Amino acid sequence: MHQKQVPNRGRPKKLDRDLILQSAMMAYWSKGPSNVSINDICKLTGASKPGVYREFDSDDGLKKSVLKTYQALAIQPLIDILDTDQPSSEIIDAAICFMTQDRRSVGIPEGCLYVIMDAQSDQLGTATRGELRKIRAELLAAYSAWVERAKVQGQFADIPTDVAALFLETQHVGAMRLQREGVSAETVAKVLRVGFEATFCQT
Amino acid sequence: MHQKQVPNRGRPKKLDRDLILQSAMMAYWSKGPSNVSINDICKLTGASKPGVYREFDSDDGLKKSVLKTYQALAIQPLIDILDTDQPSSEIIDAAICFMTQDRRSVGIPEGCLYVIMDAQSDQLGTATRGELRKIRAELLAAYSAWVERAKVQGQFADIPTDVAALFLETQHVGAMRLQREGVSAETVAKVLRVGFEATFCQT
DNA sequence: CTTTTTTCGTAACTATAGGTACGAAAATAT
DNA sequence: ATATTTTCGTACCTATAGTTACGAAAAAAG
Repeated sequence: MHQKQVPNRGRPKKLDRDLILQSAMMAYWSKGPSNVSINDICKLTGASKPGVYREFDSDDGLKKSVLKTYQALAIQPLIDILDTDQPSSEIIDAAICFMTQDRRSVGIPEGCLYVIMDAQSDQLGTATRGELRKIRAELLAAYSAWVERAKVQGQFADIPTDVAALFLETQHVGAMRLQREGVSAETVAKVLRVGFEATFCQT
Repeated sequence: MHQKQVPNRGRPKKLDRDLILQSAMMAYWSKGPSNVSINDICKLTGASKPGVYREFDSDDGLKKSVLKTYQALAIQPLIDILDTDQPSSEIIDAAICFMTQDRRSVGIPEGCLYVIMDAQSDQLGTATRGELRKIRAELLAAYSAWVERAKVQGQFADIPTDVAALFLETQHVGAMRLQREGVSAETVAKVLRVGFEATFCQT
């Protein structure tokens, strides 16, 4: 990544990029992206509107950057769990635990910003939609790799890998949706377990 | 329902309620509800804006009425399939067939307007959200009833009924999402089959 | 000090959304 | 004809969205 290079001249920068990204992420996540305007973010962070546009170019650019931030925070950890070289049963446990962890104690909203944005992608710009596609590809790749590994070890049902990956992603997305609608963590965990254990043979 | 009663006086009504409901439904369904304004619907149907407000009170009222229309068209038939007193395997086949039927040949858009609206309910009014809750309750009731029937006949895995109903609804919602994102009908059908057959014991 | 460079933020602009005031129009009833 | 009732639609209103023009401010370089 490119850092700020030779910025020794000129008026010092006041705008706090990370503050904006964090604030916008939390606001999008809890209220939904289209219920949070650039104006809201300005009020929330004390930034000026032209400042935000200077930094992110457009609404689309901001949302794309926020989504990238979110991916590093909440998607990559899940991918890392799936990539682990553990028995499937332990990956299932870890994934369910991660998805259904108590949000309030960690101070993050219910649901998943990626899932929310994906469901509302008809209202997003091209840059954000591109980022969504990228994240989806990464997730499907992670699920596929897991399935392939399990197949080699004879731990997986006789299902085409691409179908299995879509099925597992569906469970993930569905769980985030249920969580957001107020279904209890235990219930969400039970629903997830039904889906995940349906495809993996018992060890 | 209340029909138009004793309207023998006054200027004859020109506004075509059904045309508006049909046009709005198709527009919401294909473009997403928040990409279709009242103005769009007026242009689409030739109705005047005050006419639309006279008939439906508000944007929220129109969306609620459209959702009711959609439920009669595309949700109730599914509920009827689930309510059928058939072996589970046949219900599964019929449900998958219904969900993955070729949309273009019937002239309807991909995906499910109920699922779309539910995913974007943070942008909808109270009336429409109420209708969404109602439909969801009906769907969950239908899934629950099916599960209970299958359990009596020993055709169902050992899963709490409420969890199973949420799981099955998740499969349904997920399939509509995949379909909307362009996944082929065959693949969607395969994913659905994995989910549905996971919970029902083979007959 | 003056110039150059960079960032600052007030105050606008444009487009479109949902929503309505109000007088005209079209029918029946008297 | 006149009065009554009902619906019509042009033209407007308000709010807010995303976006930007532009001159001031703050630093280093000459």
